[in-house]
Amino acid sequence: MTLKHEILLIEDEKNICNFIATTLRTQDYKVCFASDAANGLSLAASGCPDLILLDLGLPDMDGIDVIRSLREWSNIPIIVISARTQEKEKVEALDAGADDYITKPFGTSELMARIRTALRRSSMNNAPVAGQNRYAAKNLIIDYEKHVITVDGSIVHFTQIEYKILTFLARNSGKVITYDTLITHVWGPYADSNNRILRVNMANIRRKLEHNPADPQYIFTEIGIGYRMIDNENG
Amino acid sequence: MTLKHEILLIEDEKNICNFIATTLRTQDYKVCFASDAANGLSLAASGCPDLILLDLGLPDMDGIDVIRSLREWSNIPIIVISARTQEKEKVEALDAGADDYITKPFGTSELMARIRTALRRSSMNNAPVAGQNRYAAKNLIIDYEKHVITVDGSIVHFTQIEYKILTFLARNSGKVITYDTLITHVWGPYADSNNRILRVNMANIRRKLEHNPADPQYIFTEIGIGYRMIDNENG
DNA sequence: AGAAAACATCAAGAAAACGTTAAGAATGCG
DNA sequence: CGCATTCTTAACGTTTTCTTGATGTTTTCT
Repeated sequence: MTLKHEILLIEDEKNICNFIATTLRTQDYKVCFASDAANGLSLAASGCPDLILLDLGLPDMDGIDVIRSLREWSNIPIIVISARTQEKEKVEALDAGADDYITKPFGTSELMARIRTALRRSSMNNAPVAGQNRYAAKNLIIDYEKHVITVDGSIVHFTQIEYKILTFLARNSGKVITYDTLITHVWGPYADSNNRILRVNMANIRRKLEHNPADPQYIFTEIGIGYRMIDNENG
Repeated sequence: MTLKHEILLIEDEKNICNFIATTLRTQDYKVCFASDAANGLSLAASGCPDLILLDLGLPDMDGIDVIRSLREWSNIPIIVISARTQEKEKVEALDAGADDYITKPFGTSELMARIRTALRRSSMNNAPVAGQNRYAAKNLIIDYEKHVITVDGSIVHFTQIEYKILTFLARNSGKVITYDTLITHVWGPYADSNNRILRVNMANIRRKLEHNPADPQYIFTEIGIGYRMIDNENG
């Protein structure tokens, strides 16, 4: 199915926690936990989940403040789960930045549907959150969001492996990337560390990219070490 | 002091309609009405509201179909208001593309908070996608509102599934859309992620669309990733 | 300069991904 | 119920991509 979304569950009641986690896992989500606000906040920051399920009744901190705290730096969708049915609570949570509010007891399938809805919406944003979503240098443009590469004004097609190599170098432009690092990134940790496969791919990449592959303008070879791509001009 | 948001209310019961409209106006929203689905859909297209409040129990059309119909060409936030409390209804509406679901009777302040939440989220999108209701490139024209596709000057018929695939690609023209994304959009979140069904449909689409399907001019295959449609010429 | 190491390029077979056709199943309609 | 359209599945041929081996070129080192 679609690539696994990671969901952070902040909830102190063990039973509910286990129940929700199990349900989520059967739906092919990756789940991580926190049983109090402090851990929740730090996990949200370090783990970069795709969605947060937040119980308002945490022991160490007011739920509304948890939301505010998250919203100071992040747009990750937050769905509040709460036993409090009072309207005032809902309004406060939503205005603090929550995306949805479900009251216990709730149906599993409704929760799942609301999670899908929140994820769908957030994926539409394709928000330029952390990383740069565009690389440009000389006559080369890489649009990570569109997944399209332009050379001298026209779209050029790269195979999957070529695309991975190129974008990895572009994301780390200016730095020398070792053969091992590149191979591990593209073929995984168990791949043959011999770099001949990289050389073939690099030749193909350069044929599409460079006017004269023997005198490259975009990707340079650092003999014995790896490859280095010229700096991004997009700050 | 924010600029007035326009809200389209599609609801057949006069009392509720008046009540909500009055409440919205006191909160400084601009409100427009429709008492059935047909009027609602055409007002949504012509008026370009910022948010839609939709009652599922309309006389002339199934509510879920109204959502689907809207989602064919628009990302305007939709909040469903319904008397039906059954979970199945909620899941269907949310999976069809609704952004939220409130059951009657509901508190006014909760409704207002959910509206604020939906508007806040949609404004984050910088909304480049929402407006356009027409796609044109080379000799292809897609009129989302009329639901009509023209190739080389004559109207060509596409089946429902073909239409969905085509319009989704068109609305995201220029981007590579992954097989998974397309499948989820057309067949829902539970569909088989194998792309063979997409391949068959794409062959059929291309037969109707391209002069030479083996050398496509409108929809390009990005092997291993997905499909990409040529940019919209309508800005 | 000469040898060795490292890299670039070319070509060919194997594997994977895609396009296309056709047939049965499901759906909708008179 | 029977017909027509649409949807899905299976099968097969074609194209593209991936990997490996062979060969040529550049760089490095002695």
